[in-house]
Order: sequence, then C-alpha cells, then structure tokens
Amino acid sequence: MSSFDENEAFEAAGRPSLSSLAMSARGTPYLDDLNPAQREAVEALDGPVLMLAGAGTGKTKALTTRIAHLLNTGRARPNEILAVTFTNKAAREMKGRVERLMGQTVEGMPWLGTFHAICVKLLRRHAELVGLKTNFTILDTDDQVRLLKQLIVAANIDEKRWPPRMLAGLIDNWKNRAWTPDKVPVADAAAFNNRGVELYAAYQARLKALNAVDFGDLLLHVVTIFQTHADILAQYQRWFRYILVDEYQDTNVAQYLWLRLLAGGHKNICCVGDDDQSIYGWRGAEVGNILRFEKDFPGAKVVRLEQNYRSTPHILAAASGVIAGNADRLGKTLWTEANDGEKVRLIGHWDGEEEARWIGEEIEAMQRGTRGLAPMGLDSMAILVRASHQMRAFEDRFLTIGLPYRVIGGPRFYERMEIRDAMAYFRVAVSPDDDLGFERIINTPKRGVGDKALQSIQRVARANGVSLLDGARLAVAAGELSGKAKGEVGKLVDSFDRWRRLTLNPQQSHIELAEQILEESGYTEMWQNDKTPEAPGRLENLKELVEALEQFDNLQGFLEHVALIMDNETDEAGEKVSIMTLHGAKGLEFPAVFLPGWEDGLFPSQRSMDESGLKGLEEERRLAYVGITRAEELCTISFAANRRVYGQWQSALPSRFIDELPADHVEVLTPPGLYGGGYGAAAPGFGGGDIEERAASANVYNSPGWRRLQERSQMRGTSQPSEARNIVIDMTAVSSFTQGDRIFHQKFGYGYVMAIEGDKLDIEFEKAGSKKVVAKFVVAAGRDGEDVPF
DNA sequence: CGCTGCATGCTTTTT
DNA sequence: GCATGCAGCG
Repeated sequence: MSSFDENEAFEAAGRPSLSSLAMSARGTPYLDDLNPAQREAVEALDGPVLMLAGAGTGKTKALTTRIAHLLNTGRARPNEILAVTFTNKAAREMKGRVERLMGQTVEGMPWLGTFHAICVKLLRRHAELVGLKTNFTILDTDDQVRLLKQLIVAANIDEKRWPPRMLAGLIDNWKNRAWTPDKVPVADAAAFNNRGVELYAAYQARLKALNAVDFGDLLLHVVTIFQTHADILAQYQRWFRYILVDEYQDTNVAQYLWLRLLAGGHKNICCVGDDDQSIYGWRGAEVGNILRFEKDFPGAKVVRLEQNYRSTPHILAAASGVIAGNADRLGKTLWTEANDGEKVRLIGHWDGEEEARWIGEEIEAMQRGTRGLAPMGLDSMAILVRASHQMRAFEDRFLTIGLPYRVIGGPRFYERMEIRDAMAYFRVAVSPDDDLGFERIINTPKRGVGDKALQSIQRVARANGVSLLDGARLAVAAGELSGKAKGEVGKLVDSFDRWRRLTLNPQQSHIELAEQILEESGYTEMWQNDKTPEAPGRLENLKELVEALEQFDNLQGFLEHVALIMDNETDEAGEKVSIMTLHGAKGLEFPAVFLPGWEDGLFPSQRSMDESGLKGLEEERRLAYVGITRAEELCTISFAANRRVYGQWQSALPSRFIDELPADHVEVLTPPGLYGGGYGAAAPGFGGGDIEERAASANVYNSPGWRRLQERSQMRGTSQPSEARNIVIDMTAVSSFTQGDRIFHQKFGYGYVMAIEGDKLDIEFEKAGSKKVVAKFVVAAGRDGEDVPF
C-alpha cells in the first residue's frame, strides 16, 4: 500500500476534537461582507450545494469565504479540504484570498489546485497501480504528437491523410470521456481509418514504456485507480471532508467521474459555475454536468448569485437579451444597483481595416476623456476577438499609430520553441533515457545529424534495448555513422555524460549548470547568430528560463513542476490596451470593452455551427454573453461588411447576435443608411428571421450611405500609391532617420526607410512588405545587418 | 544533409 | 496570407 504521508501521520496522531479546532470565538465578521445569496451559499456547509454564479456576482468571494468559514468553524483542517480549479491562475487567486480572509498564511492547503496538479500528486503516490514509476514524466502536446507520428508511420498509415494531430485530438476526446482503449464504443472505434483504438492502445503501451503520461492520463489514471481500488478511494473519501469546485460548467466526463467518486462519502460537495458561461464544449466540457447537478446529487441546495457588481444595467440587459436565445438554461436574472450609464454601442464598418482604425481612434479619444466619461487609461480597455487571426488587424494599426498594446494568450512561455529545446537538454541531462527529449535536440543546433543518422541510432538502440542516448553511444563506437555525424554525435554524447555527472554533484549550482549546458551545446550561439526578428526575444526567454530556476533546488525539481505550470504571466509594465480572444477573457473585466467582428460566419463561427449545429450556436451565444459581461462601463460592438479571410476578400452579414441585442439598451452609432436594413431603425421585429430573410431585407449594400462608403473606400484603395508618391519628405522632422536608412523593427524585422512624414516612416520591410510605422518603434540598423542593435 | 520552392489547409485553448 | 511540410536539387 502506498504511503499516505501527511494524511497518515495526521490520522495516526488522532483527530483533534472539532471543538478544539473551532475558532468560533473569533466570530464571523467576514459573513457581514456578503449579500444574502452569497451568505446562504457560504453557510450551507453540509451536503451538496450548487452555487449558480452569474458573471460579476462575486463567486470567488463566496467560494473563498466558504473555505474560510469551513476552517473557522472547525469543520475541516486546511488539508482536509479539496478545492479544484481549472487554471493555475485561479488556484493562486483563491489561495491568496483565503489567506487574506483568515488574516494569516493558511498553513498548507495542499489540496487546493488545478485538477491536473492534484492528480499529479495523487498519481505519484499510486503510480505503481497503473504500471508507472513514481517519477513519471508528463508529456506536453508537442511530445504527444511526435510520439503518435512515430506510431502512425510504424503502422504503415499515410500520415498525410491521417495526420498525427487528428489522432491526438481523438485520443484526447476519448480520455476526456474517461474511455480507456478497452472502453471506446464500437461506433467510435472506427475512427481514424478503422485503426483509432489500435493506435490508442499502442500509444498507451508506449507511454508506459517511457514511464510517461499525457495531460489526459493524469485524470484518467486516477479515475482508474479509484474505480479498481475501493480501499484507496474510501481513504480519500474519508479524508476530503469538503470538496469545492470552481467553474463546474467546464468539467468534462473524466473530471465529473473523479468528483463523483471522491464526493461519494461525505457528499459535501460545493460546485460553483454558470451554465451561461460554458464555452469549452469543444474540448470536452459537458454543460450537462451542471444542468444535471440536482439529479446527480439528490437533496442538493441550489443558490443563485444574481446581484452583479461589475456592469451597468444597459450592459447587463444587452447580455441578458442575447443569452435569452438559448434553450436549456438553469436561468438567472442579473440585476444591479448601479446607475444606467452608457448604452451598448453598435457600429458597422466597410472593412476590417476601417474597423481597426476606428477602434484605434476611439481608444485615443477615450484616453483623453469623451462622452462625459472620465479619461481612461489604456489598461482599462480591451479588445476581445473571436479568433486570434483577427488580432493582426489591430496590431498592425496600433503599431502604425504608436498605440501601446499587449496581446494576451499566444504561445505560452513553456510552449515556445526555444524553451522546449532548452528543457529537452535539461531533461536528457537529468534522465538520460528521455528519448523524446534526445530526439528533439540531437540536431538542434544543426550538427549534420539528419534522418539517416537518427534512424541508425534508433535501430541500434532498439536492437540493444537501450535508450537513444546509449544507442547513439553504441552507434558511434560501432562505426555505424558517417563521418560528420559520427564526430558530432560522439561530442554530444560526451557532453551529456559530463552534464549528467554535474547534475549528480551536490556542489554544482543547477543554475550555472543550466547556463553551461546551453552554452556548450551551442544552443545559445545558434540564436545569437540568427538574424530573424524573433531571435533577440528568444535569447531573452532563455535568460528568463534560467532565472526561473532560482526558485528550485535542482533541475529535477524544476522539470517536475514546470510541466503543469504553463503560465503566461507577462506583466509587462506600462499602460497598454489588451487584445485577446473571448475565451481568454473569461474571468476578466475591463471598464471599456470592444467586441469587433460580429459577423455571421466569423461570430458565430461557421465551423462551430457546421460541426455542432444548434449546440455549437448556443455555445457561440454564450461566448457573446461572456464578451458583453466583461465590460464594466462601456461596451462597443462592431462588424465589418468585408474582411480578408485567408487572403481572400469576403463579405458577410452582421451577426445574428446583433439582432438579438435589445434595442432599448443599444445606441447605434453607424451613420443612417449604412446599416438601415436591420437593426432598430427599419425592422421592429429584428428578434427573429433567418439569415436569408435578413439578407433579402438588408438593404445595407444598396443604401446610399453604404455606396458612399464603398466608393470612398475604393478610392482610398486605388489612390494609395499616388498619395505615397506625393508625400512631402520633411527632413526637419523629429525623427533622426533619413530616406534610405536601414532600420530594425521588433515585429517586422529589417527594412529600409522609403519616406518620412512627420514622425511616421514609410518602410519597405524585407519580410513584411511596406508599412507605415511611428519612428519611435524602429531603431537604426547597420548595412546588411552586420550590426544587430540590442 | 540542408536548403529552396511549391502545395496545402486552416477556431476557440488549459493542463 | 501565412505557416507548415514535403519533394527535389545542390
């Protein structure tokens, strides 16, 4: 039986009586801070509770106060409370707020964390029950895909018709539903050219051989252990006296089973969520979990948090109007004591670039203070898009006008190529049998070790039943490699031997070792010699990676933790507008929010509707609800008639969600005639109507205003070259650049100044084409790039 | 083995 | 429009 460490020790010591733990003498002042619904949710400590918390209703406050109350009344010790979140950020926030409420650091809430982090902890204790060693490694998506690719090739399947990513998605889905290979239903097993389940089983076998798991396994293995070892399950059921779950609407089947199993004893489970904010169906979340709660947990108490502390009544009404279009809701009515404020604003544009230009100008106006609103800092404003490719229009525009912005989302720190490469070096140094890591870096930087050399090494390794690193060693000794590869691989193997010895030396600083590895492997040098605009950033990231090591005692510890902490906290200083996806905005709030791209096909996304029909449309509608409810004071929705999609111009109709906005709470900014056909003006019954009907009635494209715009836009389009030729070159301008200067720009790379117009430069970039950019965003670069300016 | 040039095919994203 | 991935050549 595996150890229960802190639990066992505690049980052996005997459970202190509840009264001795109770600190009720201190009173419960924190309860006075709550509204009646919140208070009800906090005080209903026993039995199943569903806290239905609408956007901005103080759910984190209720959740954390509930934890404080559990501790304060002596119902549970900190380590007897299981509190799960989806993200590290949410877990951190919760921990911090509990500590503030308790007025002290909560000594160990070891079981407050993400589903995955908690599962890692459980799985390390019981790894042997699913055929793993306790030091198993966690593969990221990249490793997962590379592994699957090997299996697909080995199974003689055409990887072009059946791409590894597709299989990865399929297996993820199955794992989300808690289907082990033997449990995949026959109907689904036909997937992936009839070989899906076979490959899934092969993949699991390979993972076991590598002593590795993927993210899905973390949950699935633990569920399997619980299902097959009643004694172990019973111990945890006893141990976790109270369970709290954040964002319950986002749980998938595996997480749901996990929770049900653990809550099976005390049944003290409190789930917090909002069915209207379920936006992760596409990655396995089941809204059904929250809709079914009362059936799953008979006698459940349902508490609704409906008082909103975030948004104005107009914003709430607009959001409510949209979400009312969904069936199968548990239903909530948000209300607020706030004053009316501004109506939600709606504006149409000719195309996506104009939309970006308008929003840029609007942001600058709001900075100065406009519409009777106080001047707003850029940190108070956000642009929320449906799909990340929409961000480019804004980035381009903001770079041109010199408006500071930050993109939230994007590739996470630990997902970046250079970070993964560096980590692969560390991994192999720490565990020489990490074949995936070795394979990743054997030819990075380029060592002249190509496909053929790698295949020889793999062959030797397999024939001798050893790791790739040892296979490489043997291949070199046996003269299996050609000239260049032989020398290089030999050197690499020697290096790893040396680094390995250093990892085992307790005197060796792991930070210095990490630097040494990156230096000696030639990895740092590779990026120093790289002339692409990304290279400096990558070197910067490597520096950051090494700095992050300081928080750990050794490389091993660092590697173990990092797999789960894919944080992307880029707290770049300075006032900046945030640009992010609607998904990325969940849980955030901003005084002013822009929601561009409300066009049918883009939002709601055509693909979502094609793939998931009405269910997909409803999820898109929830996304619209999430978007609007991020706004505190000012919410601006916009759409464009034309947009470049995959380089192709396409026109679209305004989103059907626009028709669903309640007219009383919307101010249409679009000039009359521009959008005369649909919203408010002409059609009182804009709530209904299918798309064809609206297309027929929308005289948008025939209206005089629209025509005017179109003409203007076309004129602009064709006149640009001549305008450019007429630019007055002002040599006295503030900028210190002259025509013909070679410059460097953070995003666009190298280019030459073609013309100067005030503080704006016309630059012909080597890679990015010609752009207008504010002078302060570029730096002088030497001729032919010999002088990299950092 | 590595580079270049063409064909392809696309949401959303945490862990 | 762009990144990725493959085939073909040096």
